[in-house]
Amino acid sequence: MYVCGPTVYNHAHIGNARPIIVFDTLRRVLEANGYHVKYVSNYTDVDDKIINKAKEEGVTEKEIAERYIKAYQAVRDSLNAENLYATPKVTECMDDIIAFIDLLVKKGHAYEVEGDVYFRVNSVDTYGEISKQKIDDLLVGARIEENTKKENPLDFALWKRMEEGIRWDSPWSLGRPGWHTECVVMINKIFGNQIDIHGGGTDLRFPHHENEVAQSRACYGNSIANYWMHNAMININNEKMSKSLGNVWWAKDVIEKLGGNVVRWLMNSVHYRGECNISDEVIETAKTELGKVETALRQGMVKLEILKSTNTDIIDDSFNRFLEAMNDDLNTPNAYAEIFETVKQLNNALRQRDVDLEKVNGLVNAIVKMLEVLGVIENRVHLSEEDLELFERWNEYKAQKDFAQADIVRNQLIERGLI
RNA sequence: GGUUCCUUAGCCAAGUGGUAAGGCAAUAGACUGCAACUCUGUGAUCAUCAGUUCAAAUCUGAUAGGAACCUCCA
Repeated sequence: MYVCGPTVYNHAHIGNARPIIVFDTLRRVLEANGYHVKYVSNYTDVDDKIINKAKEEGVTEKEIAERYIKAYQAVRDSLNAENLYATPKVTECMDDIIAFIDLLVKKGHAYEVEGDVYFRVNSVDTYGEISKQKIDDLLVGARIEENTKKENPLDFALWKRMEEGIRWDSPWSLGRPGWHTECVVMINKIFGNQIDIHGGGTDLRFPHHENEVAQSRACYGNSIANYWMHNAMININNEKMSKSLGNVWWAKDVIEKLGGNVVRWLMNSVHYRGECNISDEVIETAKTELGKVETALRQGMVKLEILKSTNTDIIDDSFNRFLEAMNDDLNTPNAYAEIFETVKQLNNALRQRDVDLEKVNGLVNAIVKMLEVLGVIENRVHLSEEDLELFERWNEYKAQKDFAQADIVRNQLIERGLI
Protein backbone atom coordinates (compact mmCIF):
# COMPACT_ATOMS: atom_id res chain seq x y z
CA MET A 1 0.00 0.00 0.00
CA TYR A 2 1.30 3.38 -0.99
CA VAL A 3 -0.13 6.72 0.04
CA CYS A 4 1.06 10.02 -1.37
CA GLY A 5 2.75 11.89 1.43
CA PRO A 6 3.12 15.58 2.11
CA THR A 7 5.24 18.25 0.51
CA VAL A 8 7.14 19.35 3.55
CA TYR A 9 7.15 23.12 3.33
CA ASN A 10 4.94 23.84 6.33
CA HIS A 11 3.08 22.25 9.23
CA ALA A 12 0.34 19.76 8.39
CA HIS A 13 -3.15 21.19 8.60
CA ILE A 14 -6.12 19.21 9.85
CA GLY A 15 -6.95 18.17 6.29
CA ASN A 16 -3.61 16.39 6.09
CA ALA A 17 -4.65 14.35 9.09
CA ARG A 18 -7.43 12.67 7.17
CA PRO A 19 -5.38 10.46 4.86
CA ILE A 20 -3.18 9.61 7.82
CA ILE A 21 -6.22 8.40 9.74
CA VAL A 22 -8.07 6.80 6.84
CA PHE A 23 -5.17 4.74 5.57
CA ASP A 24 -3.83 3.84 8.97
CA THR A 25 -7.32 2.59 9.75
CA LEU A 26 -7.38 0.63 6.51
CA ARG A 27 -4.05 -0.90 7.40
CA ARG A 28 -5.37 -1.93 10.80
CA VAL A 29 -8.47 -3.44 9.21
CA LEU A 30 -6.35 -5.44 6.80
CA GLU A 31 -4.18 -6.62 9.66
CA ALA A 32 -7.24 -7.59 11.68
CA ASN A 33 -8.15 -9.77 8.70
CA GLY A 34 -4.77 -11.45 8.89
CA TYR A 35 -2.94 -9.64 6.11
CA HIS A 36 0.63 -8.50 6.38
CA VAL A 37 0.66 -4.90 5.24
CA LYS A 38 3.64 -3.18 3.75
CA TYR A 39 2.66 0.46 3.97
CA VAL A 40 4.81 3.13 2.36
CA SER A 41 4.35 6.88 2.19
CA ASN A 42 6.77 9.39 0.75
CA TYR A 43 8.00 12.87 1.56
CA THR A 44 8.25 15.35 -1.26
CA ASP A 45 11.27 17.25 -0.10
CA VAL A 46 12.00 19.04 -3.37
CA ASP A 47 9.51 21.67 -4.41
CA ASP A 48 9.20 25.35 -5.28
CA LYS A 49 7.38 26.01 -2.04
CA ILE A 50 10.19 24.52 -0.03
CA ILE A 51 12.71 26.53 -1.97
CA ASN A 52 10.75 29.73 -1.46
CA LYS A 53 10.43 29.07 2.24
CA ALA A 54 14.15 28.39 2.49
CA LYS A 55 14.88 31.63 0.70
CA GLU A 56 12.52 33.54 3.00
CA GLU A 57 14.19 32.21 6.10
CA GLY A 58 17.70 32.24 4.73
CA VAL A 59 18.26 28.56 5.45
CA THR A 60 18.79 25.50 3.26
CA GLU A 61 16.02 23.52 1.64
CA LYS A 62 17.18 20.53 3.61
CA GLU A 63 16.67 22.34 6.86
CA ILE A 64 13.10 23.25 5.93
CA ALA A 65 12.32 19.72 4.78
CA GLU A 66 13.78 18.12 7.87
CA ARG A 67 11.94 20.47 10.18
CA TYR A 68 8.55 19.70 8.67
CA ILE A 69 9.19 16.00 8.25
CA LYS A 70 9.81 15.90 11.96
CA ALA A 71 6.63 17.86 12.60
CA TYR A 72 4.66 15.56 10.33
CA GLN A 73 5.97 12.49 12.11
CA ALA A 74 4.94 14.01 15.42
CA VAL A 75 1.42 14.47 14.06
CA ARG A 76 1.33 10.86 12.87
CA ASP A 77 2.48 9.67 16.27
CA SER A 78 -0.06 11.72 18.16
CA LEU A 79 -2.77 10.26 15.93
CA ASN A 80 -1.66 6.74 16.92
CA ALA A 81 -0.65 5.99 13.33
CA GLU A 82 1.41 2.82 13.13
CA ASN A 83 4.93 2.93 11.78
CA LEU A 84 5.49 2.96 8.06
CA TYR A 85 7.50 0.31 6.26
CA ALA A 86 9.44 3.02 4.46
CA THR A 87 9.33 6.79 3.94
CA PRO A 88 11.29 7.51 0.78
CA LYS A 89 12.36 11.05 0.01
CA VAL A 90 12.75 12.53 -3.43
CA THR A 91 16.27 13.71 -2.70
CA GLU A 92 17.28 10.14 -1.96
CA CYS A 93 15.86 8.72 -5.18
CA MET A 94 17.30 11.13 -7.71
CA ASP A 95 19.34 8.55 -9.63
CA ASP A 96 16.30 6.33 -9.98
CA ILE A 97 14.14 9.23 -11.07
CA ILE A 98 16.57 10.29 -13.77
CA ALA A 99 16.94 6.71 -14.99
CA PHE A 100 13.17 6.37 -15.14
CA ILE A 101 12.72 9.55 -17.15
CA ASP A 102 15.50 8.43 -19.45
CA LEU A 103 13.67 5.18 -20.07
CA LEU A 104 10.45 7.03 -20.89
CA VAL A 105 12.33 9.19 -23.38
CA LYS A 106 13.94 6.16 -24.99
CA LYS A 107 10.58 4.42 -25.29
CA GLY A 108 9.15 7.43 -27.05
CA HIS A 109 6.74 8.36 -24.26
CA ALA A 110 8.59 11.53 -23.36
CA TYR A 111 10.48 14.23 -25.20
CA GLU A 112 13.03 16.86 -24.35
CA VAL A 113 12.63 20.52 -25.15
CA GLU A 114 15.29 23.01 -24.12
CA GLY A 115 16.33 21.06 -21.07
CA ASP A 116 12.78 20.22 -20.00
CA VAL A 117 11.34 16.76 -20.42
CA TYR A 118 7.61 16.25 -20.96
CA PHE A 119 5.44 13.18 -20.94
CA ARG A 120 3.59 12.57 -24.19
CA VAL A 121 0.02 12.05 -22.98
CA ASN A 122 -1.20 10.88 -26.39
CA SER A 123 1.20 7.95 -26.26
CA VAL A 124 -0.99 6.22 -23.68
CA ASP A 125 -4.41 5.45 -25.08
CA THR A 126 -5.99 4.79 -21.69
CA TYR A 127 -5.19 8.28 -20.44
CA GLY A 128 -8.12 9.48 -18.33
CA GLU A 129 -8.93 6.12 -16.76
CA ILE A 130 -8.53 7.30 -13.17
CA SER A 131 -10.35 10.60 -13.45
CA LYS A 132 -12.89 9.18 -15.91
CA GLN A 133 -12.15 11.94 -18.33
CA LYS A 134 -11.41 11.90 -22.02
CA ILE A 135 -8.43 13.68 -23.47
CA ASP A 136 -10.72 15.68 -25.72
CA ASP A 137 -12.81 16.86 -22.77
CA LEU A 138 -9.72 17.75 -20.86
CA LEU A 139 -8.43 19.76 -23.78
CA VAL A 140 -11.63 21.78 -23.81
CA GLY A 141 -11.12 22.70 -20.22
CA ALA A 142 -7.38 23.10 -20.37
CA ARG A 143 -6.34 26.62 -19.70
CA ILE A 144 -4.23 28.36 -22.23
CA GLU A 145 -0.67 28.00 -21.13
CA GLU A 146 2.15 30.29 -21.89
CA ASN A 147 4.37 27.29 -22.14
CA THR A 148 4.34 26.61 -25.85
CA LYS A 149 7.16 24.12 -25.65
CA LYS A 150 4.76 21.24 -25.15
CA GLU A 151 3.36 19.22 -28.01
CA ASN A 152 0.05 19.01 -26.20
CA PRO A 153 -1.22 21.24 -23.39
CA LEU A 154 -1.95 18.13 -21.33
CA ASP A 155 1.61 16.89 -21.47
CA PHE A 156 3.20 17.20 -18.06
CA ALA A 157 6.73 17.89 -16.95
CA LEU A 158 8.95 15.02 -15.89
CA TRP A 159 12.02 17.21 -15.59
CA LYS A 160 12.40 20.95 -15.48
CA ARG A 161 15.47 22.96 -16.16
CA MET A 162 16.12 25.33 -13.26
CA GLU A 163 18.26 28.39 -12.99
CA GLU A 164 18.38 28.53 -9.21
CA GLY A 165 17.53 26.68 -6.03
CA ILE A 166 18.52 23.14 -5.25
CA ARG A 167 19.01 21.19 -8.50
CA TRP A 168 20.56 18.08 -9.95
CA ASP A 169 22.54 17.23 -13.01
CA SER A 170 20.82 15.13 -15.65
CA PRO A 171 21.24 14.19 -19.32
CA TRP A 172 18.95 17.10 -20.19
CA SER A 173 19.86 19.96 -17.88
CA LEU A 174 20.55 21.10 -14.37
CA GLY A 175 17.11 20.94 -12.86
CA ARG A 176 14.49 19.20 -10.78
CA PRO A 177 12.08 16.33 -11.35
CA GLY A 178 8.36 16.77 -11.79
CA TRP A 179 6.08 15.80 -8.97
CA HIS A 180 4.17 13.10 -10.85
CA THR A 181 7.28 11.08 -11.52
CA GLU A 182 8.48 10.83 -7.94
CA CYS A 183 5.75 8.57 -6.68
CA VAL A 184 5.98 6.13 -9.58
CA VAL A 185 9.69 5.77 -9.10
CA MET A 186 9.46 5.33 -5.35
CA ILE A 187 6.77 2.71 -5.71
CA ASN A 188 8.81 0.87 -8.28
CA LYS A 189 11.93 1.07 -6.18
CA ILE A 190 10.31 -0.41 -3.10
CA PHE A 191 7.58 -2.66 -4.47
CA GLY A 192 8.28 -3.33 -8.11
CA ASN A 193 5.95 -2.59 -10.97
CA GLN A 194 2.63 -2.94 -9.21
CA ILE A 195 1.11 -2.47 -5.78
CA ASP A 196 -2.21 -3.53 -4.34
CA ILE A 197 -3.56 -0.28 -2.98
CA HIS A 198 -2.73 3.28 -3.87
CA GLY A 199 -4.23 5.95 -1.67
CA GLY A 200 -4.39 9.69 -1.33
CA GLY A 201 -6.73 12.63 -1.19
CA THR A 202 -9.37 12.89 -3.86
CA ASP A 203 -7.79 16.11 -5.00
CA LEU A 204 -4.86 14.05 -6.24
CA ARG A 205 -7.03 11.96 -8.54
CA PHE A 206 -6.30 14.35 -11.37
CA PRO A 207 -3.74 15.09 -12.53
CA HIS A 208 -1.38 13.41 -10.09
CA HIS A 209 -2.68 9.87 -10.00
CA GLU A 210 -3.78 9.99 -13.61
CA ASN A 211 -0.24 10.86 -14.54
CA GLU A 212 1.21 8.17 -12.34
CA VAL A 213 -0.85 5.56 -14.12
CA ALA A 214 0.09 6.94 -17.51
CA GLN A 215 3.79 6.68 -16.73
CA SER A 216 3.37 3.21 -15.33
CA ARG A 217 1.48 2.01 -18.40
CA ALA A 218 4.07 3.57 -20.63
CA CYS A 219 6.94 1.96 -18.82
CA TYR A 220 5.58 -1.35 -17.54
CA GLY A 221 2.39 -1.85 -19.54
CA ASN A 222 0.18 -2.06 -16.46
CA SER A 223 -1.61 0.29 -14.11
CA ILE A 224 0.53 0.92 -11.10
CA ALA A 225 -2.09 -0.18 -8.57
CA ASN A 226 -4.86 -2.75 -8.34
CA TYR A 227 -7.04 -0.52 -6.19
CA TRP A 228 -7.29 3.22 -5.82
CA MET A 229 -8.72 4.76 -2.69
CA HIS A 230 -9.33 8.48 -2.33
CA ASN A 231 -10.36 10.16 0.86
CA ALA A 232 -12.65 13.20 0.63
CA MET A 233 -11.77 16.61 1.97
CA ILE A 234 -12.39 18.31 5.27
CA ASN A 235 -14.36 21.49 5.69
CA ILE A 236 -14.36 23.90 8.59
CA ASN A 237 -17.83 25.17 9.46
CA ASN A 238 -18.99 24.12 6.01
CA GLU A 239 -16.29 26.11 4.28
CA LYS A 240 -13.28 24.89 2.42
CA MET A 241 -10.17 25.42 4.45
CA SER A 242 -7.95 27.99 2.81
CA LYS A 243 -5.44 30.63 3.64
CA SER A 244 -7.53 33.32 2.02
CA LEU A 245 -10.49 32.51 4.26
CA GLY A 246 -8.16 32.47 7.21
CA ASN A 247 -9.65 29.23 8.50
CA VAL A 248 -6.65 26.92 8.34
CA TRP A 249 -6.49 24.69 11.39
CA TRP A 250 -3.10 23.18 12.08
CA ALA A 251 -3.25 19.50 12.88
CA LYS A 252 -0.92 19.84 15.85
CA ASP A 253 -3.17 22.45 17.47
CA VAL A 254 -6.34 20.45 17.01
CA ILE A 255 -4.70 17.29 18.31
CA GLU A 256 -3.24 19.09 21.27
CA LYS A 257 -6.66 20.45 22.15
CA LEU A 258 -8.77 17.34 21.55
CA GLY A 259 -6.34 14.44 21.74
CA GLY A 260 -5.55 12.00 18.98
CA ASN A 261 -8.33 9.61 20.00
CA VAL A 262 -11.06 12.21 19.65
CA VAL A 263 -9.72 13.42 16.31
CA ARG A 264 -9.71 9.87 14.99
CA TRP A 265 -13.17 9.22 16.38
CA LEU A 266 -14.48 12.40 14.78
CA MET A 267 -13.05 11.72 11.34
CA ASN A 268 -14.10 8.09 11.31
CA SER A 269 -17.66 9.04 12.18
CA VAL A 270 -18.05 9.89 8.50
CA HIS A 271 -17.39 7.52 5.62
CA TYR A 272 -13.97 8.29 4.15
CA ARG A 273 -15.33 9.12 0.72
CA GLY A 274 -17.74 11.69 2.14
CA GLU A 275 -16.81 15.20 3.09
CA CYS A 276 -16.11 15.67 6.76
CA ASN A 277 -17.26 18.95 8.16
CA ILE A 278 -15.75 20.10 11.41
CA SER A 279 -17.63 22.50 13.63
CA ASP A 280 -17.92 23.08 17.35
CA GLU A 281 -21.07 20.98 17.42
CA VAL A 282 -19.41 18.08 15.61
CA ILE A 283 -16.45 18.25 17.96
CA GLU A 284 -18.70 18.23 21.03
CA THR A 285 -20.59 15.25 19.67
CA ALA A 286 -17.37 13.32 19.08
CA LYS A 287 -16.15 14.11 22.58
CA THR A 288 -19.44 13.02 24.13
CA GLU A 289 -19.66 9.82 22.12
CA LEU A 290 -16.13 8.65 22.76
CA GLY A 291 -16.48 9.77 26.37
CA LYS A 292 -19.41 7.41 26.86
CA VAL A 293 -17.48 4.53 25.36
CA GLU A 294 -14.52 5.31 27.58
CA THR A 295 -16.66 5.60 30.68
CA ALA A 296 -18.17 2.19 30.14
CA LEU A 297 -14.74 0.71 29.44
CA ARG A 298 -13.24 2.24 32.54
CA GLN A 299 -16.06 0.98 34.72
CA GLY A 300 -15.70 -2.45 33.21
CA MET A 301 -11.95 -2.51 33.68
CA VAL A 302 -12.22 -1.32 37.26
CA LYS A 303 -14.76 -4.01 38.02
CA LEU A 304 -12.49 -6.64 36.54
CA GLU A 305 -9.54 -5.37 38.55
CA ILE A 306 -11.49 -5.40 41.78
CA LEU A 307 -12.70 -8.91 41.14
CA LYS A 308 -9.29 -10.00 39.84
CA SER A 309 -10.49 -11.26 36.53
CA THR A 310 -7.95 -11.33 33.73
CA ASN A 311 -9.59 -13.30 31.00
CA THR A 312 -8.43 -12.34 27.50
CA ASP A 313 -11.32 -13.84 25.58
CA ILE A 314 -13.48 -11.53 23.55
CA ILE A 315 -17.08 -11.61 22.48
CA ASP A 316 -16.51 -12.78 18.93
CA ASP A 317 -19.96 -11.99 17.58
CA SER A 318 -19.71 -8.31 18.38
CA PHE A 319 -16.22 -7.95 17.04
CA ASN A 320 -17.03 -9.87 13.90
CA ARG A 321 -20.02 -7.70 13.13
CA PHE A 322 -17.83 -4.68 13.67
CA LEU A 323 -15.15 -6.04 11.37
CA GLU A 324 -17.74 -6.94 8.77
CA ALA A 325 -18.77 -3.30 8.63
CA MET A 326 -15.15 -2.19 8.38
CA ASN A 327 -14.52 -4.71 5.64
CA ASP A 328 -17.37 -3.19 3.67
CA ASP A 329 -15.27 -0.40 2.19
CA LEU A 330 -14.52 0.96 5.66
CA ASN A 331 -18.13 1.58 6.64
CA THR A 332 -17.15 3.25 9.89
CA PRO A 333 -20.64 4.63 10.69
CA ASN A 334 -22.03 1.10 10.73
CA ALA A 335 -19.03 -0.08 12.71
CA TYR A 336 -19.77 2.62 15.28
CA ALA A 337 -23.32 1.34 15.63
CA GLU A 338 -21.86 -2.02 16.66
CA ILE A 339 -19.62 -0.35 19.21
CA PHE A 340 -22.56 1.51 20.72
CA GLU A 341 -24.51 -1.72 20.89
CA THR A 342 -21.62 -3.49 22.61
CA VAL A 343 -21.17 -0.62 25.05
CA LYS A 344 -24.84 -0.86 25.92
CA GLN A 345 -24.45 -4.56 26.61
CA LEU A 346 -21.48 -3.84 28.82
CA ASN A 347 -23.36 -1.20 30.80
CA ASN A 348 -26.20 -3.62 31.32
CA ALA A 349 -23.84 -6.43 32.34
CA LEU A 350 -22.13 -4.17 34.86
CA ARG A 351 -25.43 -3.38 36.56
CA GLN A 352 -26.53 -6.94 37.12
CA ARG A 353 -26.80 -7.96 40.75
CA ASP A 354 -24.49 -10.89 40.14
CA VAL A 355 -21.98 -9.64 37.64
CA ASP A 356 -21.17 -12.19 34.94
CA LEU A 357 -17.42 -11.70 34.94
CA GLU A 358 -16.83 -13.73 31.84
CA LYS A 359 -19.29 -11.61 29.96
CA VAL A 360 -17.88 -8.32 31.22
CA ASN A 361 -14.43 -9.52 30.29
CA GLY A 362 -15.48 -10.51 26.83
CA LEU A 363 -17.30 -7.24 26.21
CA VAL A 364 -14.47 -5.08 27.52
CA ASN A 365 -11.94 -6.93 25.42
CA ALA A 366 -14.14 -6.74 22.35
CA ILE A 367 -14.58 -3.00 22.67
CA VAL A 368 -10.87 -2.47 23.23
CA LYS A 369 -10.12 -4.50 20.14
CA MET A 370 -12.65 -2.61 18.05
CA LEU A 371 -11.20 0.70 19.14
CA GLU A 372 -7.72 -0.55 18.29
CA VAL A 373 -8.82 -1.26 14.73
CA LEU A 374 -9.97 2.35 14.59
CA GLY A 375 -6.65 3.46 16.00
CA VAL A 376 -8.30 4.69 19.18
CA ILE A 377 -6.01 3.41 21.89
CA GLU A 378 -7.29 3.00 25.45
CA ASN A 379 -4.92 2.17 28.25
CA ARG A 380 -5.78 -0.72 30.47
CA VAL A 381 -6.81 0.33 33.96
CA HIS A 382 -4.62 -1.16 36.65
CA LEU A 383 -5.53 -0.68 40.28
CA SER A 384 -2.84 -0.39 42.91
CA GLU A 385 -3.29 -1.83 46.40
CA GLU A 386 -4.11 1.68 47.50
CA ASP A 387 -6.77 2.05 44.81
CA LEU A 388 -8.33 -1.24 45.82
CA GLU A 389 -8.39 -0.16 49.41
CA LEU A 390 -10.14 3.09 48.50
CA PHE A 391 -12.86 1.22 46.68
CA GLU A 392 -13.26 -1.04 49.67
CA ARG A 393 -13.55 1.85 52.09
CA TRP A 394 -15.99 3.66 49.81
CA ASN A 395 -18.27 0.63 49.82
CA GLU A 396 -17.94 0.21 53.57
CA TYR A 397 -18.89 3.81 54.28
CA LYS A 398 -21.84 3.54 51.96
CA ALA A 399 -22.95 0.35 53.67
CA GLN A 400 -22.75 2.15 57.01
CA LYS A 401 -24.62 5.10 55.48
CA ASP A 402 -21.76 7.36 56.46
CA PHE A 403 -22.20 9.48 53.37
CA ALA A 404 -19.91 12.28 54.46
CA GLN A 405 -16.95 9.90 54.65
CA ALA A 406 -18.11 8.06 51.55
CA ASP A 407 -18.10 11.28 49.54
CA ILE A 408 -14.57 12.08 50.67
CA VAL A 409 -13.34 8.73 49.45
CA ARG A 410 -15.38 9.07 46.27
CA ASN A 411 -13.69 12.37 45.52
CA GLN A 412 -10.32 10.71 45.92
CA LEU A 413 -11.32 8.04 43.44
CA ILE A 414 -12.56 10.68 41.02
CA GLU A 415 -9.25 12.49 41.35
CA ARG A 416 -7.48 9.31 40.38
CA GLY A 417 -9.66 9.04 37.32
CA LEU A 418 -11.17 5.77 38.43
CA ILE A 419 -14.80 6.82 38.54
C1' G B 1 -17.08 26.11 -20.24
C1' G B 2 -15.71 20.47 -19.46
C1' U B 3 -15.76 16.23 -16.04
C1' U B 4 -17.18 13.86 -11.52
C1' C B 5 -20.21 13.95 -7.31
C1' C B 6 -23.69 15.38 -3.41
C1' U B 7 -28.88 16.96 -1.14
C1' U B 8 -31.88 11.48 4.45
C1' A B 9 -35.20 14.11 11.35
C1' G B 10 -32.57 20.41 15.25
C1' C B 11 -27.28 18.46 14.37
C1' C B 12 -23.91 14.25 12.67
C1' A B 13 -24.72 9.95 9.68
C1' A B 14 -25.69 4.57 7.45
C1' G B 15 -28.84 2.46 3.96
C1' U B 16 -28.21 1.97 -3.57
C1' G B 17 -35.28 -1.63 -5.74
C1' G B 18 -39.23 -4.51 -1.13
C1' U B 19 -42.44 -0.21 3.13
C1' A B 20 -36.01 4.53 6.80
C1' A B 21 -29.41 1.63 11.24
C1' G B 22 -26.82 4.22 14.89
C1' G B 23 -25.24 8.54 17.60
C1' C B 24 -25.62 13.79 19.61
C1' A B 25 -29.23 17.21 21.25
C1' A B 26 -34.39 17.56 23.13
C1' U B 27 -38.30 15.47 26.00
C1' A B 28 -40.95 11.87 29.39
C1' G B 29 -39.83 8.08 32.80
C1' A B 30 -36.66 4.39 35.73
C1' C B 31 -32.39 3.56 38.84
C1' U B 32 -29.51 6.25 42.87
C1' G B 33 -28.22 8.59 49.93
C1' C B 34 -26.93 12.89 46.75
C1' A B 35 -24.19 13.56 42.23
C1' A B 36 -22.14 11.23 38.22
C1' C B 37 -22.72 6.96 35.25
C1' U B 38 -26.59 3.92 33.17
C1' C B 39 -31.26 1.98 31.22
C1' U B 40 -36.31 2.56 28.81
C1' G B 41 -39.94 5.38 25.79
C1' U B 42 -40.85 9.47 22.15
C1' G B 43 -39.19 12.00 16.15
C1' A B 44 -38.13 11.88 9.44
C1' U B 45 -41.32 8.97 3.67
C1' C B 46 -35.54 10.50 2.38
C1' A B 47 -34.43 18.75 -1.96
C1' U B 48 -38.68 19.43 -5.77
C1' C B 49 -41.39 17.56 -10.04
C1' A B 50 -42.31 13.77 -13.57
C1' G B 51 -41.39 8.75 -15.21
C1' U B 52 -40.07 3.20 -15.08
C1' U B 53 -41.80 -0.87 -11.72
C1' C B 54 -46.37 -5.12 -8.44
C1' A B 55 -42.82 -2.25 -5.35
C1' A B 56 -37.98 3.53 -5.19
C1' A B 57 -34.65 7.24 -0.42
C1' U B 58 -32.48 3.55 -3.73
C1' C B 59 -33.29 3.27 -11.37
C1' U B 60 -34.34 7.31 -15.54
C1' G B 61 -35.19 12.51 -16.90
C1' A B 62 -35.88 17.57 -15.55
C1' U B 63 -35.62 21.62 -11.91
C1' A B 64 -33.42 24.06 -7.52
C1' G B 65 -29.33 24.29 -4.30
C1' G B 66 -24.23 22.74 -3.05
C1' A B 67 -19.17 20.56 -3.71
C1' A B 68 -14.60 18.72 -5.98
C1' C B 69 -11.23 18.46 -10.09
C1' C B 70 -9.55 20.76 -14.76
C1' U B 71 -4.24 25.66 -11.00
C1' C B 72 2.19 20.18 -8.06
C1' C B 73 -3.88 22.02 -2.04
C1' A B 74 -4.81 15.70 1.61
